[in-house]
Amino acid sequence: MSKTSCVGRPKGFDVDDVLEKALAVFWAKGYEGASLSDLTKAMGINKPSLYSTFGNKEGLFLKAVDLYEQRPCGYFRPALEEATAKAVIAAMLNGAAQSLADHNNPQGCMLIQSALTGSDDCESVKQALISRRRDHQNELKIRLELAQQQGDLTTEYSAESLAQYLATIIQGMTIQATNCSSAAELQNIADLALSHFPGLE
Amino acid sequence: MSKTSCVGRPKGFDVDDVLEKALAVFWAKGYEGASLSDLTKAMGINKPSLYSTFGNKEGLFLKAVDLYEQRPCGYFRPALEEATAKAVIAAMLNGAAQSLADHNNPQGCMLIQSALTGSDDCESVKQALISRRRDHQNELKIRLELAQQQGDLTTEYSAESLAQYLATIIQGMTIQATNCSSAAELQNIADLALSHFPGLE
DNA sequence: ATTGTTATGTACCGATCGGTATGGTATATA
DNA sequence: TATATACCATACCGATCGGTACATAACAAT
Repeated sequence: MSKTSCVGRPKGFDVDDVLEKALAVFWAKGYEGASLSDLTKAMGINKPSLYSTFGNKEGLFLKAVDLYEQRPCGYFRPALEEATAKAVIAAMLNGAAQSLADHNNPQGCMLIQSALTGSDDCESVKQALISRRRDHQNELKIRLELAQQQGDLTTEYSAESLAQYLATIIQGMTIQATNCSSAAELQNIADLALSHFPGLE
Repeated sequence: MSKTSCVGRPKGFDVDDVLEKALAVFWAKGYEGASLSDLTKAMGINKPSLYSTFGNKEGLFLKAVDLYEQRPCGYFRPALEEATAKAVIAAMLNGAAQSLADHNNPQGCMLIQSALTGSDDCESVKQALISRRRDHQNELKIRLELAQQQGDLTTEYSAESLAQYLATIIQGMTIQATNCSSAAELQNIADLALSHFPGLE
């Protein structure tokens, strides 16, 4: 509810509120699987309100992705702040296990499952999500490079390789989460990955 | 081209041929992303021919999945036949890396990406794919149990855990493949996973 | 109270969705 | 050659897709 608009009829809804509802729909059904009537129903607003506020379906989706990266997927950036490579990797794996097992959320990871494939129309959305995934992997790489400089990660493998390897495991965990894997199973995967992660000590 | 039908006008196309074309479309665009006009155009047949031969879109998709499991994803079952746990796991990881890097095929794994999410209409397809994934993981578990009995895999971890762990890594690799990862990168992930796999020696 | 501005609800747009009815065509049997 | 059978092409079905025109309602400024 931005306070700047002071003329005309005020909005009958809270922008952040309805965006969160939209996020839940996109997360569960994907970009193309979520229809405008799914979205407007969940958001409690009508199409003209949606379009005037968010531009179009793709604009709404991208704003929902922004919100996603702040909220449920929120273990990522704090994990980067951990003191050592091992702590970073542990925080990533445990954070993913816990976040993916949280049944208050839809199953799986929105950045992965909402547009892995689709019609030609959603090519730009697909690419946007690929970019986000690669950006995350790159942030992780930079953190692991720092760890190598600081000496708490061996230089036997490149930071790039290890970042990609960890990203692979976490992405695999998100698929497992869509396969109805239990919280214990996800945590077990995280434990196995951490205890056998290359380059730690 | 079944030889049993001997009366009436013969089909103007080869069933296996057009099924392969349909597979390529579903693989690249997903179940819902592939429209009937995409499919009929690629298959070179018209809708009534498609429906009389395959029932409906879902029937066509499921037959395409059957074909997929025989063809490009074909490293899976041979890998199970390898002599030792290490050889099985190596064949899985290397097979996945090579198969996913093959640019003659669409990117990624059809079993994963063609219906991770979607509208309510595709719930049964989603479940069918989840079942296939879990079946594969279960076959792998059974093979690793055998390896434990034969003594070439430690019993420190359950076969179930290790099967799930390997499945997770391979599934993660399929996501990496959709992120435009190179063949070398995929092979590097496979190498890292194999050299640090739990329970081998 | 009037005016200007913005939001809302409804009804609608062309396009496309998955799926089918129909009529003509090609083949095998008789 | 006559007939039955199955395939093919076209045109169509109702439903839904993403997106919008338009009239009305609710507010701020004057």
